[in-house]
Amino acid sequence: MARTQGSHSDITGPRIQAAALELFARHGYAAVSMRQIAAQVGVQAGALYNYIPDKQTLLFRLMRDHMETLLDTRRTQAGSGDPEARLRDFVRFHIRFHLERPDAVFIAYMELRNLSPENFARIEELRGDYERDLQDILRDGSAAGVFSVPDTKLATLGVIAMLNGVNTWYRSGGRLSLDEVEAVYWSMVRKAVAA
Amino acid sequence: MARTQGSHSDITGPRIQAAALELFARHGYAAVSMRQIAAQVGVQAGALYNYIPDKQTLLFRLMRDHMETLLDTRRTQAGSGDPEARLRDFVRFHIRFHLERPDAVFIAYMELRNLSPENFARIEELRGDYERDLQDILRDGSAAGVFSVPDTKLATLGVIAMLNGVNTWYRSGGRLSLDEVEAVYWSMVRKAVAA
DNA sequence: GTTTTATCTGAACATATGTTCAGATAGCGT
DNA sequence: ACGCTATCTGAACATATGTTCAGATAAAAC
Repeated sequence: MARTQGSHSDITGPRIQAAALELFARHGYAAVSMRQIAAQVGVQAGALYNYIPDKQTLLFRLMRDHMETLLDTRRTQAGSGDPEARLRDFVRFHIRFHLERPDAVFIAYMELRNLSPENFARIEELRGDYERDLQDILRDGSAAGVFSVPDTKLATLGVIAMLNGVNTWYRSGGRLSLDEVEAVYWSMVRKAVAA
Repeated sequence: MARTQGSHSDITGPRIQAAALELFARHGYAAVSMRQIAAQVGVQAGALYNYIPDKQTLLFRLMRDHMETLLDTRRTQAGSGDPEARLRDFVRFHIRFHLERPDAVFIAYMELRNLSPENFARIEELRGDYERDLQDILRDGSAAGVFSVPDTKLATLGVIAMLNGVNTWYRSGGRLSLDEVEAVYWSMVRKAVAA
């Protein structure tokens, strides 16, 4: 038997990525076997290798796609205006974007050590692009005198770390709505960098 | 052959924990085999089972010991005074304590998903104790009017997330000294919760 | 000096791993 | 109607996994 009914590359490819995303996020890259991924897709393990060269590349593509989606989406939404408005937009964008895809976010910063050195470097480069975006805002705001941060780089990392924390506890339908969460964090960030 | 020279329970026990700590932090719990741990200790894999019932318990003990050390150390250093002084002490304590043991910190929040449900619940309880410490400070400060946070619980999580970020980039001998890092983060935290 | 005991080895167990590949088949183009 | 090719199966490969345990030996107890 082979090529069961309804098998199509266009369908199986994305389903493999989706299954891997969910399983890697839940159990971790090293703890998930190719057979588990295949089972979730409804296929034998060997079939996966029509779509990916190996497990490592599967992980890398998930992370790369996530980072590129992050950068692309940000680019289309990045507004202009004074530094404070830009910072507020960044905070709101970051929270919303990350809460919409918790699995990809989780993987993108939990599985870095499972990347090969070359793949790690490529992901870190994309991450640097994103951080630079925020750092520019803080730099411009500091230059204009509306922000006062002791160290632009550390403030960047501090703000992002704080915002990333949302993903660890937020559950939709919980005590706070998404708008409220955004407001709370924006309040803290605004004050933290205020002049 | 068996019981090679100098073998002692008092020595091997801690060495197993130390080896597991380093290897789990570097490669992840699931990616590290018992044979790798044994090799780092200089012993055969079977010998590990004189000290631990299984791999899962080894992970749990590392995390439990870390959390208990955290709570115990904090208790001996927790000062009194006005809320702002207590918050400053907390920030300084948190940064210093966590930077001193990056491996244990890394494991304690990266390997939660590899704990059995019962073990997970026990670690989360200890984590809750620690967070409550900070939350009490913020609550007292808010009540006294020296702090103004939109939500005490979220501020707690936000501050801790921000502080935890230090471990991802700080390297001793880097651009900033430990004292400088503490000052920078204290500045941001102080302003973020200021009235 | 002899017995006891704590500690470790080395081999074994059953099962799981990532990956490959010859062969099978369903749907496409003709 | 028919061949072609993309897609999948099922079995196999070599190796790795956590854990157990009988037996060996060094140190401790007497």
